[in-house]
Amino acid sequence: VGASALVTKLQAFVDLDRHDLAQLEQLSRQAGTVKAKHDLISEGDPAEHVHLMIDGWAARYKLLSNGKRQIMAFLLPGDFCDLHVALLGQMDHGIIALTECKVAYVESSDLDDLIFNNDRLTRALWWVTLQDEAVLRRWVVNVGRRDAYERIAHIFCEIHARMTLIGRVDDDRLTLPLTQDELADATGLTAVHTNRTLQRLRQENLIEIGGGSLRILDVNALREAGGFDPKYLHVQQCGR
Amino acid sequence: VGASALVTKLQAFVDLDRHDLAQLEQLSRQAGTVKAKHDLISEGDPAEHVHLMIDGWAARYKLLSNGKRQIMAFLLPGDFCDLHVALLGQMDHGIIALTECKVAYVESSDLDDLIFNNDRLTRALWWVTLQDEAVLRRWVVNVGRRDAYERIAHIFCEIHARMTLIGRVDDDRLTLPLTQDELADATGLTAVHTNRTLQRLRQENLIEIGGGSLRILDVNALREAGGFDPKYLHVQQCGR
DNA sequence: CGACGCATTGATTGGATTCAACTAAGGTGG
DNA sequence: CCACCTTAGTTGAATCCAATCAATGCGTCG
Repeated sequence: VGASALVTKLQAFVDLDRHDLAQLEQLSRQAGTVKAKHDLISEGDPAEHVHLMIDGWAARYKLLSNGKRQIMAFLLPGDFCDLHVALLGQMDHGIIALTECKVAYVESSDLDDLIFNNDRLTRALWWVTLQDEAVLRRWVVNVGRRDAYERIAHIFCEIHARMTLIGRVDDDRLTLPLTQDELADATGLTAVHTNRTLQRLRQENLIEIGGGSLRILDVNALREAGGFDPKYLHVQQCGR
Repeated sequence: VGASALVTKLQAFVDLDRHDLAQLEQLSRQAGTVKAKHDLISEGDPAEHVHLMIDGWAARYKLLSNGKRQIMAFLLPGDFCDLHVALLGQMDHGIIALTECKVAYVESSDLDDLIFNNDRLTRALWWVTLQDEAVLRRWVVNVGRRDAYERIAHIFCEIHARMTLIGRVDDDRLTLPLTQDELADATGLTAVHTNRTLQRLRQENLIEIGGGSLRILDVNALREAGGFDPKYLHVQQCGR
């Protein structure tokens, strides 16, 4: 059950048989826990094994010399933190646990097994990589050309879509363990401005947020507000 | 000679033998030309073959409903436009030729051959993918947490580093066929503000720019100004 | 209880946008 | 060959979105 979020996600793309499932389960043999607000991987860390999120939220971030921080991705259950880092010498950015996280430490050799011997899973992992890249591109658009209101709306839509993909949304309600500070660092805003923008979204009855959870009251309206187009996640059109 | 920029780039990472070179040369068998300001690939285009830049500049971009445009990457000779798009149904963004471009149309089967039969080249292509992703992450940081002055300085450093990698920099001087509009769309600024920022960089004797070329007068000072750290391109530490 | 993290609010400042005009360079056609 | 038009770059002035500075509320945990 360690890799269940990953399995759920992959099944949106391909049908997995018993053997695939067993092989995926193998990956999370070795797992550990990282406390909230602690680095899961730090900048400069050597690439030892690949990290797979089992449970909890983490963030890919970069610290600037002027003290500012930019979050470049939120990592949810089923996400790989550093899928291909095996090729590289060291991390050029850090990953911090936003909540307590359960993480699997995947041996590179296990991944190699999977990539060389299982075409279906290889394709599925490629798809995951593509999706991560597509999300990253959207983030550039988000911080580059959208105002605060659109940015927050868009990021909520993305989280909603991704959480849906791993089966963690119920009635448009989901766990959202982000502080306004963290949300600000992901959207390129200040915490103060993020706060005011959240208030506006609440006021307009688009969302309910607080106490570690988010409820989207009007998905279509929120997507409209954020200029969100779900097709970049490539869920629909990928045949089974 | 079609794939020469790609070859130069890959050789920063691995040593290629005669056979590798021949195989790379194969890729650019079929090539064509795209006029400046024309779409090389449009949003929504089906994935037919993979596009490899041979010569010229292009940009990966996204148009928003409000008419704004965000450029998410500059594509230089040796860059793949859509390396893995074969898996996906259609493009979720467009690619426009900024100058007249020479482009190779690579058959997916040729790529498969290469990936399944040549470990060294496979690793090298992975490395290219990783580098593209690392650049993308820096762009998020750039537009998210840097001011106009830092953004422009940083992007010039990146271009300088990448052009160096394909052997197109001479005495810190390089061809830069970007309009201020395009630069603005890449940095998330307006053309007007980009213009004023360029003037400041000139005034401070960091760069000479104009007439389609850029000269960096003080590389270290420009890197300092942009908070640029070349290590994310993973050139140095990747053993041969 | 006091300290700390997080959310909220007000007042002020400033970086960047917007709108608009104008120059310079290049290409085209009559 | 010059009048015309387009494209790119530059400049000024007014405006605005978001940042900054600052203070307060509020709950939790040691």
